[in-house]
Amino acid sequence: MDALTSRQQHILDFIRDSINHAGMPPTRAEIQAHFGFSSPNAAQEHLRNLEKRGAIELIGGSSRGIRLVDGAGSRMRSAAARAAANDGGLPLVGRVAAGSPILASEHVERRLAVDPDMFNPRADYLLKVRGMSMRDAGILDGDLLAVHKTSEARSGQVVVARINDEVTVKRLQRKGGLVLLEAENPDFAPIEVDPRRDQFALEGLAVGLLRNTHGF
Amino acid sequence: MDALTSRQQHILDFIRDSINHAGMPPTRAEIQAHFGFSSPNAAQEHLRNLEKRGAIELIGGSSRGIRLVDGAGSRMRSAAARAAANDGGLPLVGRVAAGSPILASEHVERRLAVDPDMFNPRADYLLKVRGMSMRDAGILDGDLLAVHKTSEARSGQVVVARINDEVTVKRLQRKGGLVLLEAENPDFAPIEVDPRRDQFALEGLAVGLLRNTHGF
DNA sequence: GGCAGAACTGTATGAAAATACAGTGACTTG
DNA sequence: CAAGTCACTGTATTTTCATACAGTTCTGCC
Repeated sequence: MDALTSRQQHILDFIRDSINHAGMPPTRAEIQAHFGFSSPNAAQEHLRNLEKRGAIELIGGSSRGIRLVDGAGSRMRSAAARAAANDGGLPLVGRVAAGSPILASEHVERRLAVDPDMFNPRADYLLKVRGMSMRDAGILDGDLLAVHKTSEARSGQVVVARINDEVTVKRLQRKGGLVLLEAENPDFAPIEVDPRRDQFALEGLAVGLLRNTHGF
Repeated sequence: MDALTSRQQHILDFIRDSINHAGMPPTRAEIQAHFGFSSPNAAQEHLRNLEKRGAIELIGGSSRGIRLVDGAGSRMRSAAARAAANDGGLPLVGRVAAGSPILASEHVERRLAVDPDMFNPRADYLLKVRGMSMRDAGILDGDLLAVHKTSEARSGQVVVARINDEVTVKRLQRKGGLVLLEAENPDFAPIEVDPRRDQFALEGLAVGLLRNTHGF
C-alpha cells in the first residue's frame, strides 16, 4: 500500500471522526460540505483513491457504504488491542515446525489482548490446538490453549509436550520410569514414551483455554 | 422510558448488530428485508416507536440516520468510549436471580481484562457456566462463556436463553413455531418451548469461551 | 514539452432511502 | 363495545445519495 497524500489523510480522518461521532460513515455530500468542495465528485474521487490504496472499502450502491480497512494506521484500535500489539498481550503460536523452539518468531501468528495473569500460574503463550484428541477434556480443534512454560508437571495434568520434534497436547501420566501421554478421546491410543530412548521434552502446562466460536 | 415490546427489542438488536457488523445503522429497507416485511413503513413505524420510547434518536432527512441512545441497554458507539467506561474488560456474570436483567450490577462478580473485540460479534459479558449439559460442545462446568447480547439467533447456534426466569445455555433449534433448546449431552433431554405459552427470551449468542484450569 | 497524477469544478442521472397517507386485523383496556 | 395500541400491508412521492462523464489547473517527472 502506497502512503497517503496529506489531503487523502485528511479525508480519511474525517471519515473516522464521522464514524466515531455521528455513528455512521459520511455521504459524499457531507465530505463535500466539510471540505468546501463545490462538487460531490471531488469527494467521490478521494474515496476511490483511498480504496485503491487499501485504506477503505467501498460498498457499491449503498448509502454511506464506506468501511475502514484494518491495519496500516487506518484503523481505530481499542486500548486493549493497542496494548497487545506492543507486547501487552500473549503470543499466539500456530503450527510449530520440527526442530525449532515453540516461541520462534516465525510461529507467532499474532498477539492477543489477553491478560497473562488471568491464569494461574501465569500464561506465557497461546497454542492453537489441532485435532480432536482432547475432545473429552473440552479442548476442541481450533481452540487456543493458554500455556505456562515449564518442564515441571505432575501426573494427571494436561501438558504441551514435544516428542521427536512434534508438538502435542495430552494428559501426562508417569509410570515408573516411563511417561504416558493420554488423549481424552477413546479414538486415540495413549503414547508411551521412554525418555531414555525417545526424544522427549515438556514444553509447558495447560493453564487455560480460549475459544472463539467464529474462529481466530 | 417505557419497557420495549419483544418485537421492538428485536428491531433494536438488529440496529445494534448492524452498527457493530456493517459499521453503519441499517436503512428502512434493510430492516424490512431482515424481518420479511412487505412494506418499508413497518420498519418506519418501529423506528418512530423506538424513538418515542427513548431507545434511539432519528436524524431526519438523513440516510441511515439512526443513533442509539446511551443507557437503557444500548451500547456506546466508539470503542474508545467503551474502553474508558469499562476499563477495557468484560463483566463476569455469575448466578442470575429470577426476574432481574442479566447485567444487573448485583450479578457482576468482577471484571476480567479481556478484549471484547477479540470475539466476533463482539462479546458483551462473560457468563459462568454451571453444570455439564453442554459437555459435548466443549463447554464445561465453571467455564466462562463469552456472550454477545442479542435476541437474534439462528438454528444451530449456542445461545443464552431465559425460560420462566431461569437462565440457561443451550443449542437453539427452531421447529415451526416452536423453539427447541438442546443440550449437548445425552444425559439431558431437550427442552421444548412454545413462545406463545412459555415465558421465553433470548439473552444472547455464545461467541467464545474462556477456561482457567485452576478456576476463576 | 508532453504526460501522469492529484485535486478539483460543473452537470447529470438513476437508484437508494426517507417518509407520508390510507388501510387491515388482532389484542387489550376502560 | 368502542377506543387505543401493536404490528403490520400497499402505494406513492420526494429527497438524498452514489456515481458517471467532461473539463480545468497545478505540480513533479523523464
